[in-house]
Amino acid sequence: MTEAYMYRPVPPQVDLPAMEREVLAYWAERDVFAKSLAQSAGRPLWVFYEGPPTANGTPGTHHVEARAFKDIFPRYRTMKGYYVPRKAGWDCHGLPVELAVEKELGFSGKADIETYGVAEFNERCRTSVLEHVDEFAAMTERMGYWVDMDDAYWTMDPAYIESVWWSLQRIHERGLLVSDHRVSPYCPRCGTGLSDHELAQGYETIVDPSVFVRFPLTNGAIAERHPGAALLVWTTTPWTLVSNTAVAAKPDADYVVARTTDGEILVVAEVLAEATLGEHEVLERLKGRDLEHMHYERPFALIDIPDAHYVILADYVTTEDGSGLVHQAPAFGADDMVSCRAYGLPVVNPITADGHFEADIALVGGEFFKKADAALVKDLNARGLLFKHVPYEHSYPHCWRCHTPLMYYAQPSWYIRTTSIKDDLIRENSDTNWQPQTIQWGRYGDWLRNNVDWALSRNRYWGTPLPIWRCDEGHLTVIGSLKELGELAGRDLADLNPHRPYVDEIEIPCRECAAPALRVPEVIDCWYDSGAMPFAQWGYPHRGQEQFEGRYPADFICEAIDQTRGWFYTLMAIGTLVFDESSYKNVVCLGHILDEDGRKMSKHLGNVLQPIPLMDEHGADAVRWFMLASGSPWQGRRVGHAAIGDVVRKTLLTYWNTVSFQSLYARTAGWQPSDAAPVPADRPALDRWVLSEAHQLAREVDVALDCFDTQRAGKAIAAFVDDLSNWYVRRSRRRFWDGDPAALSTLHEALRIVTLCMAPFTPFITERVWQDLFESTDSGAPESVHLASWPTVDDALIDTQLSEHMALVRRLVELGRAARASSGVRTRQPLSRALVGATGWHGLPADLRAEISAELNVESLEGLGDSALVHVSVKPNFRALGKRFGKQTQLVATAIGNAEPDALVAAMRAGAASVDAAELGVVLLEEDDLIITETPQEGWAVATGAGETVALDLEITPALRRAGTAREVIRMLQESRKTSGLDVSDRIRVMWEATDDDVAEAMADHATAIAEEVLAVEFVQSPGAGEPSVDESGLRAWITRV
RNA sequence: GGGCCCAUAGCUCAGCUCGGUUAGAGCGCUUCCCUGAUAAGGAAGAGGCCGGUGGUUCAAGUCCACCUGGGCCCA
Repeated sequence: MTEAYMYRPVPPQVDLPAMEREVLAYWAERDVFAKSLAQSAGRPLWVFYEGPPTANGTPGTHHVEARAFKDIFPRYRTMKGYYVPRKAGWDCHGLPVELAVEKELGFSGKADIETYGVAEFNERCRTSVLEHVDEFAAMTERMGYWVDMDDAYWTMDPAYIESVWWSLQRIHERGLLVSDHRVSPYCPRCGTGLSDHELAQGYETIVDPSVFVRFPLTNGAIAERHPGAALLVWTTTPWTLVSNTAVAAKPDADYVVARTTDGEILVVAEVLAEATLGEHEVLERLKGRDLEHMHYERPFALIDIPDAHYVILADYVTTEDGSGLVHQAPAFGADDMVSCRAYGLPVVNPITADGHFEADIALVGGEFFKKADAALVKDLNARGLLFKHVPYEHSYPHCWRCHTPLMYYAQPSWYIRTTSIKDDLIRENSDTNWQPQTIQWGRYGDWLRNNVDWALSRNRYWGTPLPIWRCDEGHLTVIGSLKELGELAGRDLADLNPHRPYVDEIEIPCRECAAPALRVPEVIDCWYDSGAMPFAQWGYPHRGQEQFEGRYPADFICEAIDQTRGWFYTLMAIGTLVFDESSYKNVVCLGHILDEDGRKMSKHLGNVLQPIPLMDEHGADAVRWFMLASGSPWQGRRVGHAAIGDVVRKTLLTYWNTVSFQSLYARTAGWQPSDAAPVPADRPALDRWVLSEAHQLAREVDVALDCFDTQRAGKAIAAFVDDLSNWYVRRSRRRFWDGDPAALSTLHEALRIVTLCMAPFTPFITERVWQDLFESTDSGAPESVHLASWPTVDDALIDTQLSEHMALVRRLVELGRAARASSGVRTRQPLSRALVGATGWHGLPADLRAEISAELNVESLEGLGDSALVHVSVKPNFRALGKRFGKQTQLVATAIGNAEPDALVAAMRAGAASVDAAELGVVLLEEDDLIITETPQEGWAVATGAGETVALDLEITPALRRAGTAREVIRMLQESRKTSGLDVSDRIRVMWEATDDDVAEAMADHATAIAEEVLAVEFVQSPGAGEPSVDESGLRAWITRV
């Protein structure tokens, strides 16, 4: 026996977080991740793209969620024989970074930045990005996420920016990069427009003043017929009334001229008259188109808006809300802009870029746009124009970072015409595999179908500068690299920092007219940066061509559901724009993490779970397992200590203790995995069963992970771990005490398979087990479980009939335990026999029947049908009957219910059962049509379920009683052994004395068996020295190690 | 207003794809049992008009429609 091929000792108690730190040290020391990559290099590629986190935020538990998924599939694929490079990335640009720096410097807007200096400001942004990288790295390492952070891509790197430039140049060449004036959501605080996917992040429910305002008519048929009549106009943005240019009506909707109970005459949509006016008299009905060109008196005459203020027609007007007459301010609404332009109306904008009314306007001059509402409403009221004023709760877009209410605002902007590739996007989406599937044509598909052009530019500082140079003539030159820029500028710019302000200083001659051209001032939406990562991470095409080719598109990406309009979209859009092919094939879309009460985690509520303390408390494996396999990862889930602690107790520790058990008894027996053992076919049924289950597990987990279904895989693993510990080991303990090679060998193999299946889920504990049980006992085993291959499934070892038999055995044992409990006779008291009634009983092999009798502690089992004492009841099996009889099912069921059960069952056993089912006549029944329940008639403890019965014979003979007493004594002595800290193989001397004659008799009767069971070399009826163990019968026993 | 998701035990959730007559698990509670690996395991009990209404069907937690409440996303 060589110590080298023995298991290492595995203590039954384990401090999981401490164990994990040891494993981390082991991986670092042996450089296991690098080895895993090196070992698999050259195999078929399986391409993973890392979505870059914004590095200037702190890592949260939701990052652990996404990263658990980003880790498991690459690990699994690596085990399956693929090469899975994992390049980390950092999202560096964007408003959040600028805001953090502004806050740090105490700035309140763009003017402060200009004064401070863009170069210094951007330098601070660069530093700020790096601030939390260490925290991310620590969390990433702690959770066991293997990703190459040493070779990460940074979206602020010049090479990355050049790559982005190149792609924009391509898009421009396709004619899809355009400048346009458009009304778009605009953050007055940040001084920039927001893209639609940014807009998506910032809706907040707020209460706005909603006002119904009288616009008195000044000409037209209605004014003539009803002097003093006014249009009733509804708006939730009183501040835009200053810019009122027109009123829109729906051409084919019905409107009424109505007199209210107060006698005033108002025009509203007919269906809204009741709601807005209350009781009223209809004076006239007309169509919306009849209102066209009627002039009215505008609510405020504060600014000059020439040739305006009449009713126009627009189809988008609805009669579902308000009054059916919509106030128009073309500078502040996309729809307004379109409809007013059709009438040649002017676009007048009295609001400056910082969101304030121009200073020289009466009443509201210098006021922040939204704050002007109150004064304006007050003024309307004073002038008798306000008809109604009700608070209106609705969701209104806010800036996703600074929470300032946005305004819709006409401004020049750069767009990518994604609407012109909409069909291509839909085509690419149809070839994409979504997990869960509902996203594909649900949330994401809808987004594509309603695609709008991508508002790309931002009037900011810290971002990828838009590579467009423009001369005074307005000619555009789009640049694809620093080299190209240098050639045009006539000097070497290879080392130019491509950020603002340096790049702004480069002047080139216009390609068209040779006049001096300067860069346009905008930077781009940072979502474009991250969406460009498939090629920009390599600096393609200027560098990294080899890496890029063959790694496009990705086989797998994963983020949470908020990215449907974020990264999932920008990746697909840019891929389709630049390569006419989406950049990913499979995408896993996770639900959000919620707190224990189901609320979103936020700093406001103080319910944020910090990831590292969480992992230090429960262990990273437990947190990972929770994320991967607990509940439905694609739905919102509640995370809390209780749920994670559950994972530890139920799954991880059960697994660990099985390992510890195996190590303990194998070492005690001096057994080594290389020792000879019978071939599986020659091993006991329990062994064959657990091996069959293990191989089925490996297949099931493989299939589930192949479909990206970690929940299904996790359930299968957890069920197997439970079976292994609480059935296989429980039933086989005696064989382990004896060092049976078949049992040890079986458990070794079962643990090997489940360890490999679990390795991608819980990389720490499986690594430790690999070291202790496998690496230490097999010179051919890889030095890490993460360098091992996926287990090979041996179909020859899968025995589904055995699985069914064992399931029956376990159901019968369950019934037997219930019968025991109801009888009040404890399990340690042997009983002479049990009767079993079950359909599969006769097909159950003797060795499996023996498992039942041993587990229930009964000496013999008999089939119930063989006994004369049986009472039979019969129920219809609707599942079978329904298939055959359809509408007549009830007739047959009733007939079965009315039949005499004994006769029916006897006939069935004889092979020809039938019932008289009323108008159906006599119907022949098949075995499957009946659920037969047999119960003994009297004097038995019975338990029944699903047509199966176990009945215990409760007669206890004196011999049985003595055997029971002996079991009690054994139990007591074992307990003493345990409490006195003896090793499982220590031999002992037992001295005992009994005050009860029955006990003494039982002791004498079973002395040899008891002594053998408790490893006593001496078993003497005589008082010993010291403190004895005492049981309830008054038996005193002294044990000492020999 | 639209789209998607959700609603089952005190709490957290399975089950619904493919309908079958006693609806499960875990946590918590009560009472037992088992235990020479276990921080485990097992049995019993209390706790459910499976959100509501209607429909399809011999049969609905499961399929369909509508409604109510909640979440997310968008107008």
